[in-house]
Amino acid sequence: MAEAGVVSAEHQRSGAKTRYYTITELTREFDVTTRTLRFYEAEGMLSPLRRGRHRLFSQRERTRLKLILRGKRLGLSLADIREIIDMYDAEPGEEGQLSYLVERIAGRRAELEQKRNDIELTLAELNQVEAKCVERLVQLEGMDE
Amino acid sequence: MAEAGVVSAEHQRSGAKTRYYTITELTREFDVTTRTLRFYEAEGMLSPLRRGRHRLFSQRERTRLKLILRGKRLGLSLADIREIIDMYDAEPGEEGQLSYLVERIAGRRAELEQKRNDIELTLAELNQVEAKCVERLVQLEGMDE
DNA sequence: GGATCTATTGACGTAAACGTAAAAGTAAAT
DNA sequence: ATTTACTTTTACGTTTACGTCAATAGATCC
Repeated sequence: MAEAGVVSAEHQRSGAKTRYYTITELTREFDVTTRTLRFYEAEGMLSPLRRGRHRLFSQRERTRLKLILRGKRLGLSLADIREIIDMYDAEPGEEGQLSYLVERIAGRRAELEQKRNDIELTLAELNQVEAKCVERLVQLEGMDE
Repeated sequence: MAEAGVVSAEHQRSGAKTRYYTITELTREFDVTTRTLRFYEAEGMLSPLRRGRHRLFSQRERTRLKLILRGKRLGLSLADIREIIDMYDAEPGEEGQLSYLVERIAGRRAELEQKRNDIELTLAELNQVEAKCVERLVQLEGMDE
């Protein structure tokens, strides 16, 4: 098997070597398929380098992948996720851009807080159901003594 | 327009009238389409009564709809939502059933806690981005004085 | 007693997010 | 130099969760 990619990178600030990941390394680490990673690339959410035809994923790409998967766990669409990630590396533009960004952040925050609230409710309900189950189980246990 | 359905229900414990909802009433209240409600019914997630060919949604169905929509907001699939709702009105069965239910609850709980955690992380990041924006905005404001 | 709502049952269409299979390139190991 | 193990591109297929007609049927209003 191809060794984990460690590539020298003189162009980088520190003399440290930059770690690169092959596609299968990432699929193993994050339990996704190659198809998924290529799909994300086709959608412009990842932009791995190429060594010949092969893909090389940098730390940055790996981080972006993490963010994508976190978004997926939250049930966000790729479009939503893209918007959020884009916020992270938005350049400090002019005033209009900035206040528009602040607005969008407020929207996303509201959305997330709603989700958090929904989660609390559901957790509370599940706790109730479980309490009843345990109660009933204790009851049953008392019976066959 | 047909009036909001209030139907006498002698079979119910109290002498109180049971409120029924038409399909369009629900679509308006919850901002979904009739197609969606019929789809949920076809999937067995809702079971409205019939008056002739028309559907009548009871409080119970309305509550189930609420639960479904809450699940959707959390990004759960209908299959997942069904499982959770089914937990709510699971009958206190035998021991095997009960402990299996407790297990599944634990699983769902873990899932939800993961989501909650993901939300906290994302909120924290958004706050950071916003802070930078505001900082930059204040800076810009100071410039045109 | 038409016209107008409102609702119902098909039935085909669609967008998102990949799955899956085929054919071919490439690199490391024997 | 050939297996062997990966990888790549291409392209059609699939599932979920509805959207979007179209045709029909009661109900209601004038």
